[in-house]
Amino acid sequence: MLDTLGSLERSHTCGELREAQVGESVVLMGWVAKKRDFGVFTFIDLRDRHGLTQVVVSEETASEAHAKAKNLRGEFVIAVKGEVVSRADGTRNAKLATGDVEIKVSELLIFNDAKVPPFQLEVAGSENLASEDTRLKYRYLDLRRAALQQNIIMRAKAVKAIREYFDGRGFLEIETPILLKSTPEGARDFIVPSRIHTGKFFALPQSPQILKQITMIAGLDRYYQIARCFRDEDLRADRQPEFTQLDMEMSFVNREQVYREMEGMFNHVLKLIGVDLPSEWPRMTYAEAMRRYGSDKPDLRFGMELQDLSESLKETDFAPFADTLKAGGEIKAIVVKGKADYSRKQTDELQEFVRRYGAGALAWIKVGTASGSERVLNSSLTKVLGEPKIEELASKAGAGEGDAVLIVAGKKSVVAAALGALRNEVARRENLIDRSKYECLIVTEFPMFEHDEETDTYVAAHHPFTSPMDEDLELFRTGVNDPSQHHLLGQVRSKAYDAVINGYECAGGSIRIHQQEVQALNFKALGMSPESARERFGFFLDALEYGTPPHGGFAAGIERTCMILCGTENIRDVMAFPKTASAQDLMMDSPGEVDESQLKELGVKVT
RNA sequence: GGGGUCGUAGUUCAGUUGGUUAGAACGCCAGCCUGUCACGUUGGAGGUCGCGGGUUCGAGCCCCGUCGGCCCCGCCA
Repeated sequence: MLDTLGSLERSHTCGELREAQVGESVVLMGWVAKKRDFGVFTFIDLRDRHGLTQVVVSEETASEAHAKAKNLRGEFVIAVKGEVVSRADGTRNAKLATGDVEIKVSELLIFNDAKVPPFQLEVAGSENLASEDTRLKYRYLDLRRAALQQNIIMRAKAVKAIREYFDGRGFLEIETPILLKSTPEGARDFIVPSRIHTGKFFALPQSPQILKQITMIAGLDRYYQIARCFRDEDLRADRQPEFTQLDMEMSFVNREQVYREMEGMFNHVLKLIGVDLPSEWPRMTYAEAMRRYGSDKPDLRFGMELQDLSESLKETDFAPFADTLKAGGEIKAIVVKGKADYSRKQTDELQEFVRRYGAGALAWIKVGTASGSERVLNSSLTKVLGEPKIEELASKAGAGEGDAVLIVAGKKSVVAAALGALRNEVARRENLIDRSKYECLIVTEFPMFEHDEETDTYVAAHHPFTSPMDEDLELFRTGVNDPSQHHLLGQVRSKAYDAVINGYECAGGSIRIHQQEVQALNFKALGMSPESARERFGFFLDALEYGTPPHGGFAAGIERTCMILCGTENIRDVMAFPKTASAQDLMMDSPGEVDESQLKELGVKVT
């Protein structure tokens, strides 16, 4: 027989009682985390989201409650009335915030029983936690674990801090619709059939990009929103089909003014974990980031910069290198300190790793020491390049005694991707990352276009409303209007930028095009006819013609920011109800089928 | 779309060159226990080895297919 709550009110949470409350009469409510039965008395660890408090039910002083406690099992929901008592010396628990006290129970209420959970919530040695799919199916149980609750709490704090920041800076929180129009461009849309307009569809926002720009045209001046976004693309450890971003836009601003808000917001949010970021973050152009780190989101918590060996190898007749250079590629390397003892197995593994990014091979030089102090060079290239050349390359790369040099040759994009990833991989393997450090960076001047080799076309590197750099405007005009100069588009830089913390792209944005003429040029550059541009973005092009102020903004990933705040590398750890890598919700078993009658009403047929 | 990896009790895992009745820990159930907090202790229950096919006298183990989890490449304006 279960008890009812009635008018009983809890007086404290399970995380707050201390020595100071000894003697007070209290009411706690929560879940049974653990029961330890000693016959004449029983200990219960009572849990809520605030913590754990030990309660004692004694046969001698509360026989009725003690008899009831016999029936308790894990995850039962109970209330205890009793007195806070100080624990005797030697029975205090230093591991518990409430460990100096316990509740001497006078009355026990059982509000609900519970089935035996399909997995253990807390296991000694957290590596024995049940597999993630089991926990996702019973997410409500997994969410009872303190570690996950702390993440959810941190996320709530982060969102609150973001609102605080923008509110304090005169920004208006404005909601934009979830039911939009599909603009087939970029990511795949999630589409929603319209019942009233049979055969027509809404699309869920990939981001509120156009709408926030329209709020600028509308004169709202400073907008922000905690916006849910949807992208029907394959998932990753840091990517989900629906996610949340802080979206902001402001009028009459240059890039530096947007950077200031980006820095200000992140600096405010990272205070939540006691991290002080510099008020002005370092800046680095995209070109420099790619050259030095092989990545547009370099992790600056460690060095190991890319070293260019192309110059030293321009005379080589070793075909793989010579061909690479002839084709406009490059040969670069990273130096791994103290790793001249890499085994063949290890370098093979790393070679396997870089091959994923399109690298043909991974060459290496190991600067070792023979018996005594004689310096010995060992390399996969000794036979083809000769000892003197190896010596030159090692010194060019900056390798000292005991170091390993890892070399990749190929197209610039491949070398950057392979070595950029290898740099992170090696740092992870060799534990080169100081987890207490937080290194931030603003990457600037992203290219306006990316070259698609298959079709020899230029596609927008950012969204198609990103403004080119003023300095590159002529280059842009020529590249668009003179077909023979089309390749110039590859050199046009944009006013797009990213905020990077610890190698995570936390935010990205740009100054937008606010003039119709430049916008039309951009659509042309992207291979869009005026007609198709009008069909897709007509309403927006119209809006641009009614007095658009110069404007720009950024969007920050809430989950990625929370991953940094929580120190996790998995996006599912900072979402209450995440989906699996195959975009399913194992708890509610979505996506699911719908009734034939629903489909009929919508005029939708499943083939 | 491609690659890697994993799938054995409720959970985490072990399981020998293919060989008798598939094990351990935790959890669960029942009893005992006056200070535990990874309680202790005695006893007990619990398995379609993801699923389907094949090879074999014999398959958890080998082969083929398939499903699912995780990670990566492509993709993510």
